[in-house]
Amino acid sequence: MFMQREPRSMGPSSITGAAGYTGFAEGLKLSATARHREKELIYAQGDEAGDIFIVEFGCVRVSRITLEGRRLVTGFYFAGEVFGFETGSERQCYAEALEYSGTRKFHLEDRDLTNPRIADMLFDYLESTHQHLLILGTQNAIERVAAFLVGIADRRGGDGPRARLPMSRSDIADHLGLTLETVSRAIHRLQVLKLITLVGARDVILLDREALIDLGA
Amino acid sequence: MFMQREPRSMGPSSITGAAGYTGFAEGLKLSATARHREKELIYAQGDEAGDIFIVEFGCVRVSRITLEGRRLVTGFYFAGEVFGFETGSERQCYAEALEYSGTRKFHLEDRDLTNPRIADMLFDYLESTHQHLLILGTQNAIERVAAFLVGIADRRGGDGPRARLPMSRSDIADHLGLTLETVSRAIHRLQVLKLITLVGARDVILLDREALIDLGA
DNA sequence: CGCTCATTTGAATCTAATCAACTCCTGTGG
DNA sequence: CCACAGGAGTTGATTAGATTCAAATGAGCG
Repeated sequence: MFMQREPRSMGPSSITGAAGYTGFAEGLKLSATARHREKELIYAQGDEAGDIFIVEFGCVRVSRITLEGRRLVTGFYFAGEVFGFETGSERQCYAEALEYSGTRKFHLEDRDLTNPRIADMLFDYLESTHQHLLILGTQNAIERVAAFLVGIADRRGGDGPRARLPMSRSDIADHLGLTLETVSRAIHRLQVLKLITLVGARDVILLDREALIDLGA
Repeated sequence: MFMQREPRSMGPSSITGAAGYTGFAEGLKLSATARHREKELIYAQGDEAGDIFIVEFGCVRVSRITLEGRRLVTGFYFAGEVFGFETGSERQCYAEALEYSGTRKFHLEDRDLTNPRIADMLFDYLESTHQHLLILGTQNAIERVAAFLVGIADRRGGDGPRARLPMSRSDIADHLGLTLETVSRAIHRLQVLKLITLVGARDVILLDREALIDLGA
């Protein structure tokens, strides 16, 4: 299995809730790298909140289950990105490794945002949440999927218009407020429109990034 | 960690993006009250960000327009609630008074969150954004409208199960990712279900708050 | 190679959007 | 006081888009 291990992902945060940083570690007491097997739970709903995580390699999915049992995937996080912000003392979300992944964490004491680095991370997270909200509030299926793919590709940095999708169609669907079948059909339509090419089910090549952005922005 | 520093004036923040506070003014250099006529613009898309507003009386609507010209109403803010957080240096959203309203503001210097009161406001705002996201990501029309009405009624505090809606059906629709006709029909269905009563078009009485929460939570 | 699970594809159904007409409310002016 | 105008809201008919249910295909893994 090919494991992507990018040095860093920069770029503005995207719809999947990323906050990319270089040099984020300065001034933060980071834990040693914890390694997680595929599907391993990193934290659970109900856990005590307060730890913030940084992805070293791999990909993490953060989700939340509603009272009716429906799932919202709040974000996917790649190398260099930060996840784990919560507003209460108990976690409402849970996080899992989508593939073999490494994370480091630091403790956020009592909502202490005096460290401007942490404040920036929180603002970036807020921005990605706004972007996600805009997509769920205003876009249709094909627009959502287009925006999602552009967001993923942008964050994977230097490797051009190609991106691997470590998440399933069902994960994408629950992130975009759609069903997995609708996601599959939207991807198919994007191929017919010659805006993307699929290589297998989990690799996409963006053929016309501008058109995708026009659709999804 | 993440403990509340201070009792809130109202329940947990709701889907409309409210952060209600008593005594919020302590330690903040608030401006004098600015008064706004109905429909008056409080700030515009493109304005310099950095000021945070507190509603003294009335109601404020915050919205954002997408490139395609679609509108997302990110929140409605009532007396005691805080709005105006943005992630960049330029505002992406614009704010308008829905009725004769008063606001006071303070300046947030360069994302400075060292004041724990401001950090709390930001966390509350993040929580309301999460709630909004959950609704747009997982709920259908009648559930969205039920959740919206409960949220409004909860925030209007002491005046029992009755709430005035200073916003139009179209505003509600753009907040919930629906059309105004769908909102109107959902309200009608909630009446038929005997969960609410309408008094005119802009006043609702919640008859069965539990059932509404079951629908919308 | 064969199993399992993810994905795709198809058909039917259903929800919400769209387009259109009509009602209601409110404010204005004769 | 009543008539009228204009905007907001409701209601109806139709359409479009996404969901649901079901089956077939494909990919990865032992």
